[in-house]
Amino acid sequence: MRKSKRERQRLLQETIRENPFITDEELAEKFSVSVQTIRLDRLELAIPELRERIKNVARQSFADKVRALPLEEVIGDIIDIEPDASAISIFDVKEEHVFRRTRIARGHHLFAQANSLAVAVIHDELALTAKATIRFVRQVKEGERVVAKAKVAGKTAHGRTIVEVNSYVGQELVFSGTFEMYRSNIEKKDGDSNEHRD
Amino acid sequence: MRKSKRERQRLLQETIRENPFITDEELAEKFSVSVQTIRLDRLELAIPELRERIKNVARQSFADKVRALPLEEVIGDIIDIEPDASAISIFDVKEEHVFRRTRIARGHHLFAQANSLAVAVIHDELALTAKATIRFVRQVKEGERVVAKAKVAGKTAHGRTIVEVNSYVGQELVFSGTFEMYRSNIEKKDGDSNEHRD
DNA sequence: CCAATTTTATGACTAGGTACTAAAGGTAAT
DNA sequence: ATTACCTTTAGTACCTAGTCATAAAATTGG
Repeated sequence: MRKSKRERQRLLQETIRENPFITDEELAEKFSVSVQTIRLDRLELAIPELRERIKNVARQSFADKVRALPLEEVIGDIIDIEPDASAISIFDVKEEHVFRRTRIARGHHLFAQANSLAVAVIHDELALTAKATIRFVRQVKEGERVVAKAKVAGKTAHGRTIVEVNSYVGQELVFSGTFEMYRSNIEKKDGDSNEHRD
Repeated sequence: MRKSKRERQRLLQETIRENPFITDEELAEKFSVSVQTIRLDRLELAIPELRERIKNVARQSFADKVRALPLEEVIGDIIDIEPDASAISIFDVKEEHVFRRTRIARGHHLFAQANSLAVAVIHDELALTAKATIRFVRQVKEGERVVAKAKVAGKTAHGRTIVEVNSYVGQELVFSGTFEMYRSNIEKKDGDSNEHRD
């Protein structure tokens, strides 16, 4: 038995949502109606034609791609930097950064922001984190804006650079970390190679 | 001056690669040749027509979407777990995890794997990282497989759980960390709330 | 200058539509 | 039963962004 118009349109929407690559002809066959009926349905439901649908999917992924990988390169937007001295970045906590249930930001995103900033503040071709001690002072929730402030605090005996990073939401400290950074161009002292990372 | 055929075709490939949404007509105008010439070029270079190109972009993003967000929830595949005792996960270092220039994995991905595992091994509704001390022992390169092993090592006076995580590439230790985890259901002792995170 | 290459033009055809008009089919109320 | 209305189907003209094939024109190298 052929479904009612209402039911058919409901299923039509669902079908197209989960497979935007389906043509009107295929839909007509699926619902045992004419192609014209499908077109009337799409018109009423304001569902664009196949080609437009595909273009939309493509456009979205293209836009995503632009901010997908580059965004990985540095976590958070660096808004101020004084090489080998200090730097500031901001990071907006969005849906994809939190635990679904609690809406609390996953720690590694805060770590990533701080770590990225520690790498960036080092004025060197190759800066890698060798060690880090970090402290998550309070939870950060979805929608909050985290401001990370990095300060170069000195050097170790091995020629590593110590970077202190404190992250705030408003006036509140939410994260603090001490990063021991390996660098390739060491002005004074020497430093062996092993033990390092980004 | 109009470019030579070779040069035009080189630019054509580049143009289409960075903007697959361009039509033959627009290309013809851009290179000051006829539409037919563009079509001959595409034929020679085996570049599909606009609609096919768009469809390809859309198809790819459709496939990507399936593994995009779920992958964020836990970094690395957990292959073994004994709640409140130990756990093992593997993580394959791909292009998107490394510095472009050096092909060395960015530290926060190794941290994320270890941190995810530390959260997972805690048999609790709400487990958050409060503190961590980590050490990047050697660089990890693109293509390497990192095996992280977490072991619950004890408790602090505040009722926090200590988790030791060591990550290996083959037999080599590449990362090691000590995580102090906050948990909501504390069997014995009490623990205040602040200072925590995933 | 001539031959070969390259470019342009033209016509016929395609998929997957839009937009519009017109005709049926079914149902419900009068 | 007839009218009225909604729904469905059919058909036509037109659109975009192409394909394929053929032929003529323009350009270039030797």
